[in-house]
Amino acid sequence: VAVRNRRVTSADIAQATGVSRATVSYVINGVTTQSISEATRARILAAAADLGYTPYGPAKTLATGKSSLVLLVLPDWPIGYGINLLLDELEKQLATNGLSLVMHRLARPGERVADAWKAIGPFAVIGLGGIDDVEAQAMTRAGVELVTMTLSGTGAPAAIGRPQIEIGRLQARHLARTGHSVLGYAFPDDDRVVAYSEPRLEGVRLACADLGLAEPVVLTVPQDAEKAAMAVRQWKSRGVTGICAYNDQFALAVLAGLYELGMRAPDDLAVVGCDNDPAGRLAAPPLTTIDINLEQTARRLAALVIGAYKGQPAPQNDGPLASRLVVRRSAP
Amino acid sequence: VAVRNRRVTSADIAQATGVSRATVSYVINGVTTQSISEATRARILAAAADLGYTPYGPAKTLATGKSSLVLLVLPDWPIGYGINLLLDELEKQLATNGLSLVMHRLARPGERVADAWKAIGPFAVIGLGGIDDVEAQAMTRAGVELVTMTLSGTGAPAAIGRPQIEIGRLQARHLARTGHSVLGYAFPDDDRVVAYSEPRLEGVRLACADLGLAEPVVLTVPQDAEKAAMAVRQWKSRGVTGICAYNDQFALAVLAGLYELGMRAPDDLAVVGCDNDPAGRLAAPPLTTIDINLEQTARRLAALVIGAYKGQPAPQNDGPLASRLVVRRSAP
DNA sequence: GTGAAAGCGCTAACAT
DNA sequence: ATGTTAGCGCTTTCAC
Repeated sequence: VAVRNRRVTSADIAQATGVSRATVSYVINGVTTQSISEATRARILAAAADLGYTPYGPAKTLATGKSSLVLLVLPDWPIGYGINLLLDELEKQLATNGLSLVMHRLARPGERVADAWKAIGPFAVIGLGGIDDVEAQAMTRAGVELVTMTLSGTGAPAAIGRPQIEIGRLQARHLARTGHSVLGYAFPDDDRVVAYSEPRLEGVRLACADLGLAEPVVLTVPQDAEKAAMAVRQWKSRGVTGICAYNDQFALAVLAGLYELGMRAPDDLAVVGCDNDPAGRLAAPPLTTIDINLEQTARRLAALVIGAYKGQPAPQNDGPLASRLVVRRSAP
Repeated sequence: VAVRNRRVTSADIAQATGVSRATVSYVINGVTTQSISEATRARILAAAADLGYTPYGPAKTLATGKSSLVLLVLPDWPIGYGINLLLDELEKQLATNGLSLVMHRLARPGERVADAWKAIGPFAVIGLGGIDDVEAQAMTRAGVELVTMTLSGTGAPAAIGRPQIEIGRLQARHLARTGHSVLGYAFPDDDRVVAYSEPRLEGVRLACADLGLAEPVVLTVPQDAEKAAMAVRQWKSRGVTGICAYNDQFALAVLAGLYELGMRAPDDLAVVGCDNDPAGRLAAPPLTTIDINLEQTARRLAALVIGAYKGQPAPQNDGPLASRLVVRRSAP
């Protein structure tokens, strides 16, 4: 068994079996519009297995002009556990339609997706954020379908949205309903997520105004127990009794700050997070949070891509994605 | 501005500028072995921008026979925050060498990576687990470089390893050193990670044997406070005072179990996790853990891939990756 | 039922 | 300094 340098091509297997490359292609791809005698089919399959043949994606993509890859672009902020739900569902949906999901993470803030999608030449790109108009146009021009998540709930044709403002509203309303009248907001110390943190905070503000409560006391909370403790102290000194946090990570920081000071939720400060992170379920006390239903999100995203793949017409707009309050002991 | 169906190709820009496709290629790729007059260079670049030209990856890959993509295969178990460090570093290292990192997650247990890597035709595949010998061979035969992480610290030529057994050892030694003589092990309720959980537990066993301690009391701990509380009760009833957990997730579950029972670490039970997950830092109390240095891991992985890309000779074996104890209050 | 041939978009000798 | 040409591996129409 000599070491082979050259890639095994369909021509090799054509030669080995004494048929043409066209026939090989038909068999390998199980083309139904072309009848092939059982004998040659078997011979070809055997030779393929024997030689260890592997179709070469780029050549196939070039020839057909259509890739079976879908590129999911992940933003440059940290990936949390929630992403797993999204990926599982997306992968499953796409796979059953013959599409493969690959991901690319924007590592440096402001990095262009360009290098990745150009090299891949995917059928579609799913953007979770971090794709600007210039790039969006370039993709469309290059014939790549673009499906994005928008923040508002409206946007480009193939876009689905989750109104971030609703998240803040849900948080604030829950606290108001359970007797809190002076709220605080735990703002993230991470510039990369302002596109999310601002509208969420705005939702809290609006809810407070609606319900006749005071303006929320906004404090930036680092991922650090001692610094979070300082924030807690400030909130307490200003009469705050309930905190809406940007997400569960920062809610956990508030919990840690309380713990530092020998206090505890919900007695000293009620706190509600967002994302329904598994770590929140195991926190002390378990965290009240907002579930953003990533599976539904994935299904919608997949539907848009698959629709385009099958050449289906205009994507029906199913309206904005829903978020849901999950009550646990940190804000009962 | 009419809608264009056809992809803009280098031929279009050659025609527009009245030069040959070769010249266009030279300019677009900034080939230095070929001198191009400043005038034509400028004209070509202008036309490219004007027409919105985007090089088509698959065609380039086919022509050169070498892809600039590196595929990172993620195992089918949940991705944690730790992955961010790995990705950041890997992405950075590869990008500075002209390589793009893309990821594919094995969504269904037992899913073959095949579909993904065949469609992509990457230069290299980095396997974090879940790639069996059959697939490894197929890749190698297809001319794809394969770099893997092994569990033992030894393995295939282009492999780096972290002895999982060391993690258990570090956990147990720390507890023994701080006065605990009856240890418990929080075993994950997730079959997908047995390849990791077994050797980690084995490390605890070996350390106990070495130090003359009793066999560790192994209990399966679900990610659920109440069920974890039952485990805590059992441990307490069997005289256990210190717990080594499979990872921080399960350590958090133990902490939650303690909290359920009105107990707390480290007084009632000391607990040591693994992974240095940010959620552990914010736990109550902050979690003692093992840092597995994912940045170093990423650098090693990247070095192997980049070495192969540059056609460098045999990869020097830098030995196994080191893990490090991080002491916090859950097991001081 | 099978083969011949053209072509997908790009690169890289080699010629000029 | 620029053009010609021959592929890379695969698909697909059309002819046999």
